[in-house]
Amino acid sequence: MAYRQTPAVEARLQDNRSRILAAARALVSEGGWGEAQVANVAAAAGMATGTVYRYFPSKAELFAEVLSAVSQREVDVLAEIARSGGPATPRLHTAVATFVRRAMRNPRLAYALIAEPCDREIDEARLTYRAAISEVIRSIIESGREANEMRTDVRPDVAATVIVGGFMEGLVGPLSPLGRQQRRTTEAYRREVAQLADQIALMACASVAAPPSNVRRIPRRPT
Amino acid sequence: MAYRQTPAVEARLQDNRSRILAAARALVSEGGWGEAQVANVAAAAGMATGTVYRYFPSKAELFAEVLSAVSQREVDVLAEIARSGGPATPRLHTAVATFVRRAMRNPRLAYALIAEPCDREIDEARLTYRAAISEVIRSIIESGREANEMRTDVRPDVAATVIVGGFMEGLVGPLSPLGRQQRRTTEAYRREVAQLADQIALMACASVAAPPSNVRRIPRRPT
DNA sequence: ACAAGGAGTGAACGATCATTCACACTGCGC
DNA sequence: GCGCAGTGTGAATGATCGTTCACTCCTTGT
Repeated sequence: MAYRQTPAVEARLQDNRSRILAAARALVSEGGWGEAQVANVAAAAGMATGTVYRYFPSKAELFAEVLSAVSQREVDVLAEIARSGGPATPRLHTAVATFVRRAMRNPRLAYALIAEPCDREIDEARLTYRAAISEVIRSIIESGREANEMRTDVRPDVAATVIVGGFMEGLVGPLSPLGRQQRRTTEAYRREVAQLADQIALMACASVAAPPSNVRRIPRRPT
Repeated sequence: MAYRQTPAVEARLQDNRSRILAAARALVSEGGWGEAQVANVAAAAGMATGTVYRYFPSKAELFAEVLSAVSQREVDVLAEIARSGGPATPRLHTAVATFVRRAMRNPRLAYALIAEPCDREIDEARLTYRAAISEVIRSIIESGREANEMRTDVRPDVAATVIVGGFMEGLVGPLSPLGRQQRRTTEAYRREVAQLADQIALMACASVAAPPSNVRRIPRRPT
């Protein structure tokens, strides 16, 4: 054999792979799924179209990995919040508000990953992560129930799904600051986002809060 | 002039147009947007592809009209509920639960019209009707505020958007009965749907209910 | 140097569909 | 019956993109 995978080569391969992913992500982040074409990715990564296919078997798998990387990070952040101590209600509030705030840091990307029409295959990866987020929310609700903070007359999985749908829509819906792409860095924009995040989080908490009668009946101490 | 639009001809034209719309709707209702191809529509309506273009300028306009017809009906139903008398909270509950129950009568169609990935142009018509639904919900919230039934610390339009997102997701989300297409007519299925609708509606109401403290603290009269 | 074989290339291919258009057909008034 | 003009036709067109592959270019061990 006159050829072997030396570290140098392997490093280059890794680098190419990363460049492809980075280029793909950048394209989605700027132009949404419309720009997300293999030829564009190759051009942005400074290589030929065919080369992309040395690293990814198909467009769908490439972009699924992009989506996966971004989404997993968000799931991790939420899971961390869910795991932190204290009563469930503030944890839920923080989780929702944090998600909204983080998403608003890159609205175009968030829109593409959450709501923009796209290929069925990419869409499926999307569902996976939406389910993962829903699962984290469910776990918070579950713990809130155990502590008697939260209502028991709705199934936790249903409640989680509804909450996730609610904040996703609040995030990308027509009245969200998403439309006004301009002054994304101004103080006014930041305040607006913070306020929106807080309101959405408030509603999420209220939608699963135990009715007062419940709370009164069982006075308890935090764990 | 050796030709004029006789009533007989006009009737046939109208009929063709209706047949196209019906065929298009049926296709979406069975196979979603994947089946929604102009050639398929023509075949289902028993005519040639080109004929469809005598009645609709483009695929997008054709399907936008399909979506419009179905959605407008739902908006009307919700508006009727919103307009009915009584306190706002039960009206909100009824509106949400009714929407969910009605959508469940044709889950495949509902999924396509609400959530399935589709062309940008069709998607825009979708947004219009989602906004219309949101508007109806907002009006209920608004009246609930005036009657001091509902919280005043979230913007009504934000609240409406979040609620709409919540029930849409609850409707088409992974845990909805949408997946199990089978026994759509059994009693068990019907009960399941009714229960889901009720739970989603309960959450919607809770998310905008006035906290007890508010009601006590700020007894104010409507403007 | 050199051969072996992996990596890079990008023009060409092919699949999918919306859309068109030259032509045939049909109902109409004369 | 005759010819006009609206209507129906469906094969052909064209545009878009994902994917391929015959070829060249490198890297590496001898």
